[in-house]
Amino acid sequence: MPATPEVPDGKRPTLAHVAARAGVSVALVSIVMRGAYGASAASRERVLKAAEEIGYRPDTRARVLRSNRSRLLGVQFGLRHPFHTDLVEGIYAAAEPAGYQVALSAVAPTRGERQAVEALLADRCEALVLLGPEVPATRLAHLATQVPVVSVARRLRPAPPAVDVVRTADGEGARQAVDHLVALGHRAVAHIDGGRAPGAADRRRGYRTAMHRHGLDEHIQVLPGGLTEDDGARAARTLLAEKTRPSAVLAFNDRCATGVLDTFLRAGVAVPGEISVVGFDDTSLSRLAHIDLTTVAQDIPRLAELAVGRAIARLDGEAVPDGEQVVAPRLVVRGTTGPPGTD
Amino acid sequence: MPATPEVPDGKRPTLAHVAARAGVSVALVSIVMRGAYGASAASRERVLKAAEEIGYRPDTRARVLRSNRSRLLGVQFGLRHPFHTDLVEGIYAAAEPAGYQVALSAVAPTRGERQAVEALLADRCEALVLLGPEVPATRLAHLATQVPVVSVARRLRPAPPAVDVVRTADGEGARQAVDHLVALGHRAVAHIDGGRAPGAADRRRGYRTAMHRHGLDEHIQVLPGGLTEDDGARAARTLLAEKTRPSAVLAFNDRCATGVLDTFLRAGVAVPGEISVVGFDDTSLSRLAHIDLTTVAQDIPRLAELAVGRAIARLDGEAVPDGEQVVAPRLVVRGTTGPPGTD
DNA sequence: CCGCGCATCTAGAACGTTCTAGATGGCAGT
DNA sequence: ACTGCCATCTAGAACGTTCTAGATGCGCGG
Repeated sequence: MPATPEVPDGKRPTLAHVAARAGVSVALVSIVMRGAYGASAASRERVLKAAEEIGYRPDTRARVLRSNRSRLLGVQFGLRHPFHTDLVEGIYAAAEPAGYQVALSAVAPTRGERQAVEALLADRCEALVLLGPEVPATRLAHLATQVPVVSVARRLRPAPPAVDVVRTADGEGARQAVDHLVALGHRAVAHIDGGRAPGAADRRRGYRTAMHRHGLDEHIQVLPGGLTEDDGARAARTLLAEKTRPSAVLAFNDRCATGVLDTFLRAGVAVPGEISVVGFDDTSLSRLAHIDLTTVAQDIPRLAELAVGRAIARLDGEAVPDGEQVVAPRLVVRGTTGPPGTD
Repeated sequence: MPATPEVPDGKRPTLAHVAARAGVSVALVSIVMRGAYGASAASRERVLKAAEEIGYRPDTRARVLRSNRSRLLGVQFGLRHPFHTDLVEGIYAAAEPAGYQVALSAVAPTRGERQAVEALLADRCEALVLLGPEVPATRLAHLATQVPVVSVARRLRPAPPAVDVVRTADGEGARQAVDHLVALGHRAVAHIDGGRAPGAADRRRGYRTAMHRHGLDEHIQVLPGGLTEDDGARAARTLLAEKTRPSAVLAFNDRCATGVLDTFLRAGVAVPGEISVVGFDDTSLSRLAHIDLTTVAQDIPRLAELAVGRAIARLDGEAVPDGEQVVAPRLVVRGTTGPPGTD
């Protein structure tokens, strides 16, 4: 209380203001604010009180500038993809307890991946977590020379040396879906694929080999799809126009499956009575009661955790083995699959 | 070329490295990097070349620290709300041409609004744009004493003096929807509301007064809903269980309407043959071909533009009038509404 | 030949924090 | 009383930028 109030006029309060008010040095305030060792209980309390009174808030930018660690994880994601936004939630949940902040940078119509990544780097992120990146692998490799890079859900072949990959075993997921449908008695199982989207090639391949192993080569049918509802709807209309229709469909992802589902319902085709539908991802979409979609679950919290963990391990200089981290998928049976109808 | 290569060992290159390599002062490099006046064409070129060669990237955090302007707009949004993510796209589109960066801070299960806002302030955002904030109005008023605050889609009554509000004329939107349905010949129009969600009260009131003006008081029916698909599905099941069913439904938003739609389709109730459905927001969801939802469009790009514009105006010290900025809604007629069936 | 203005460039101090190295003071052991 | 140690505190230099104020050099009118 010896110092006068020292209200900072219109500016944001700084350590110096707090120090003046508490009658101690700036360094001591810094210690208290960081919760570091080296301050007595008495002064700790006095400093905190002063800070509270003038509404002090630490300035992360200055903090980062000084300590060469920023403890900032840059995340690039697509605003329109539920799979991405669900992952972001998992990333927050994994990063913050580990003492890392998350900087988000969205890909939007007016804002490409390049721009999104530039913004993260300019912000001094220590590592990049890219959700389903679509830039060329060489670009990723180049980025990885500057900062640890984790690609989530996008497989890279051949794997650039320094880029970590965290993904679901997409092929295995497709296999589980096919096995489930075949066990129900289906034989004509079609696949609506994801084209060149991350993961699509593996799912397509998994579908094909699973069908083959069941001796169903003649029923293999891959329809061009995509990752949006419209893509699924379009493929479903193609199926409706055919004379002999498959009794089950494995869609590239949940959004695509939702489009399929809706088109069938509109056309009066009962699901799962006349045709079964399986999605992929297990985003919040599929869990909604009125969609109730059987789907191949990606373990989103686990993917997020691995991605964050790997990024942090690299930052801590741990010698992490090269190579992908692959998470097992798990089929979640809900209401859109059942035995084939009389046919 | 007089200076030696000067490669920065393992660190990130700085202005000083570029300066050394180009054989000029740090200040001059700064000038060139900012594109400011005061450098000759020759040295400009030389500096840019040097920067390019060593892969220099400006450090926004240091930049911000020095110049007291951060030109950073903080945006709080909900990852799960398409309305929010669509708005974020609009905010990027409006802010970046105006020379402002956007810092995103998501609200997630592990991360409340308080935490989201704290992170933005610690990052030195100059203004806050909050999408559908649900914290108490007093908290917003308190924040506004520190930094300009714009509340998007959340009306505040009584309006705290310094908080700007940008919103759609929700009541008017509900009126348009009712007018449209009545013009088609509907009389029994029900409303599935949004409870305490931002905007819900206005929409409810707009629905009521519109019904009244058409002399349809006896058909006023408000069902408890919410903002998710599940909420809509639940309300739809309630309707299905009733003996006399309304011939049209106005849902709180598109997600809610989607749930309604889906439940009706599953129950074999034809839309719009037996019942018409209207949504609200015109998010990308409703525009999808297979949903094709008649909905009250919020002019999302315009809302984003106004919110950004208002924040910037405050920062530029313009004397902006207090009071809300209200954007007109516009009914978009698609495939889920039609004349009532024979009944 | 002087002085002036202009264009170009630079030194050095900020910005708000953290970190290093050391100062201070109290207390126990000799 | 001296020494040494510990706990507590502080001065001052970083960090990478921008900004202010001035230095430098050059052309040109008088």
